[in-house]
Amino acid sequence: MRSPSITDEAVTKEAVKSAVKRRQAAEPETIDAAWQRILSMKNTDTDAERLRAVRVAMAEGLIGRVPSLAAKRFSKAEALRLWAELHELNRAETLRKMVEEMPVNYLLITTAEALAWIVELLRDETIVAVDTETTGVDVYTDVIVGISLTLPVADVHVYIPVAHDEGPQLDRNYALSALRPFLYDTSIGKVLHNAIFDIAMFRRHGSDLRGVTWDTMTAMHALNENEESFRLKDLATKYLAVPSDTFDSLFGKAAKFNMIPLDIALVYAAKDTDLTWKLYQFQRRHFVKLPSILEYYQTVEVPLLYVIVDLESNGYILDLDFAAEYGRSLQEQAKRLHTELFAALSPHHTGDEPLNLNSNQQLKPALSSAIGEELPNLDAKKTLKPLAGQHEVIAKLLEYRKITKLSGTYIDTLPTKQNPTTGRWHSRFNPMGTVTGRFSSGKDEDSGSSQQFNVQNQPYEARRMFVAPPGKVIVGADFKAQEIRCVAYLSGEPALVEAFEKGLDPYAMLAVRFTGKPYEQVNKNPDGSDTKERKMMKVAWLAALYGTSKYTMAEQLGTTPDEAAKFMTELFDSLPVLRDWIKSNERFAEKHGFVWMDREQRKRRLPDATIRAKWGDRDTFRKKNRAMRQATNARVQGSSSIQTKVTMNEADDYCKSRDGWRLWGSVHDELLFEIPEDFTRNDIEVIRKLMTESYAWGDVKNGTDIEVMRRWGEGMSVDEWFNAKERAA
DNA sequence: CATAACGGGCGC
DNA sequence: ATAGGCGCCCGTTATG
Repeated sequence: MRSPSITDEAVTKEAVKSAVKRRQAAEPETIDAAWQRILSMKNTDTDAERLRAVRVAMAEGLIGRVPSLAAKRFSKAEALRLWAELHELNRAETLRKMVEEMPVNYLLITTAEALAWIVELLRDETIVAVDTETTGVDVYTDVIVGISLTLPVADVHVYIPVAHDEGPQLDRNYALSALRPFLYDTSIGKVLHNAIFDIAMFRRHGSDLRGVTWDTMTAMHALNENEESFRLKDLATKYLAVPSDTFDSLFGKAAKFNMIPLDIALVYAAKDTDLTWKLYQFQRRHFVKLPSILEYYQTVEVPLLYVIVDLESNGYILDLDFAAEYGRSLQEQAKRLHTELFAALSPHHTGDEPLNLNSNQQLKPALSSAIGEELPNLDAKKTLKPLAGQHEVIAKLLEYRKITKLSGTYIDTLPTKQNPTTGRWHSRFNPMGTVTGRFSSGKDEDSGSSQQFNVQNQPYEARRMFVAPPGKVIVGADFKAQEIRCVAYLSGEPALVEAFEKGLDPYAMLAVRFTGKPYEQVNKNPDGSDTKERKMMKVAWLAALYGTSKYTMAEQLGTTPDEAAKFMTELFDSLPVLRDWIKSNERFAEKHGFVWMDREQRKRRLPDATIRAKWGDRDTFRKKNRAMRQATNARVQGSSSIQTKVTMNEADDYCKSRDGWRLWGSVHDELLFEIPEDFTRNDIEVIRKLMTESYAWGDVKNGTDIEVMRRWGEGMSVDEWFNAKERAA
């Protein structure tokens, strides 16, 4: 029944609707026209791909429209429903074909005799591909349900189910102990795709996987950091011409491997190691031309895999009481600020819904109106901070944002990520997570609701939740001025080299070069703060390293772009060696399309560097300029990451020789150790040596600052620690 | 009700 | 010729 309050607008809408319907009835859209319309919509890549597949399948008569809908206009929604139908059809067909066409040397191992035979065959192998199938991706909670092996000499690919729901199979513990001579034999190499996961899974069941000599996933990063996808199936499809489907696309997201019938499990799992092995051979062929990268990969990146497993499995302890109390106080502050901001800004808000302070779309016009000035954006640093002194509402907004970010991303969220099995918090460290070779940290792809988190971007306030285990302390050691030392070494710039030779401040030394003033005058003010010269050099340093534009620099220095450009020109005139080095990095990238990290151990491929940009072509200019900036930055960042990784390997090795010593974390230019609280000054000296002597920048000395902590971020110097200890005694 | 893009913000 | 290099994650918004 119609409400009497119905508006004219609604009536008009109805009229338009029926008019459209009449027109459609008069001239039904052809299916080709419908496709034209749907494909020209703004579709996501996934949708576009699916739509094209549906169109082909319909043309081939594989699928068709539901008769009851045939009268209606063919919509994108209907097309995508057809895709689901097509996908199901393909899935069943793919599985049937996979089983039917399975190679004869794919073998299912379900008896003790068969396994004994495999163990016997393994003794003749020098390198074997290994993979585990599991119930999920939590390496501390999920379990192994099967093991696949590819034995290249014997030329067999086997799957050993150990915990599938159905079918005859061996017990997991029995299988693991039968395989133990192989798993523990370091003279038999193991090749895996994403070895960190499998090593951790074996450890989950009290077994090691020793002798891992290759990881096709991390090796692929070394071969091409720009690769679109590093998933085994994608790499096999692309480089081995073996079309491969992911588990999810074959079995659906909800399926677990233990639910898969053994005949299908065999063909899927054995194919995994088959592909891993083939990919390994493919990669070895390509590495022949890259001996320096190969050497680095095998001596640094491969041993590092075990270090990461140690690091991740050790995990963290969080002070939950502290987190709860802190979180409460943050929420109170947020609530108070929200009330005040809402009251101040609501009068300037137009719209039916109440103002949402988290919506910049709503906030920008409201805030602009409130301060009587049109804001270009709501960027805290660039736009809001400079106005905070004049407008209290902006100061409050900045505080509100800081607090909600802190509680939303860190203080309230982290406590929920405790692992149910270990009771600790486990981060993920991805050793090849960046294009330059640095670690990334955070959630794995394909592991939706896991407890993984990014440990590398924890702000000071959140770090305080992390506490040392009982009886231990956290010792943090950084590489002092790591990237500047790296540049001093790579460029040979005398001002920098001299600074580190004499143990002087590098920024002050740059300022001496530039201003001609004495060192003392440009280093620190009597109160310990930076002089304006030193501050300027810090900005200029980042500008040189990152290739900051004169516009951004002008903002940072509070000058005009012209003045900023002039400053940089004059600065570089006073540092000709550094200037020429940066130029040479750019010319090298332009010529070769890549740059080298230290000692040619890694490449950063920059294909855009070879673009010859035409005047007026904004897009190519942007790309070219970006590549020029990356050329120098990648060399510095990448070489520094090599130093960090080499040092991590050394540090982990050393920790194994000491009771209670463990690597606790790493944040780019910093290593953190967990050691017993009764450590000595000599122990600190050992850490200092690990940091400064594991990887040298030629003649440029390394430095380190060391801190002792009970709570992450709340550190004291080594002297303070021992002084306090002596006072207490 | 999913997915992806975006603005913004934390670390180095 | 305006976006400083490398990341990950949050809440909102667009989209069907």
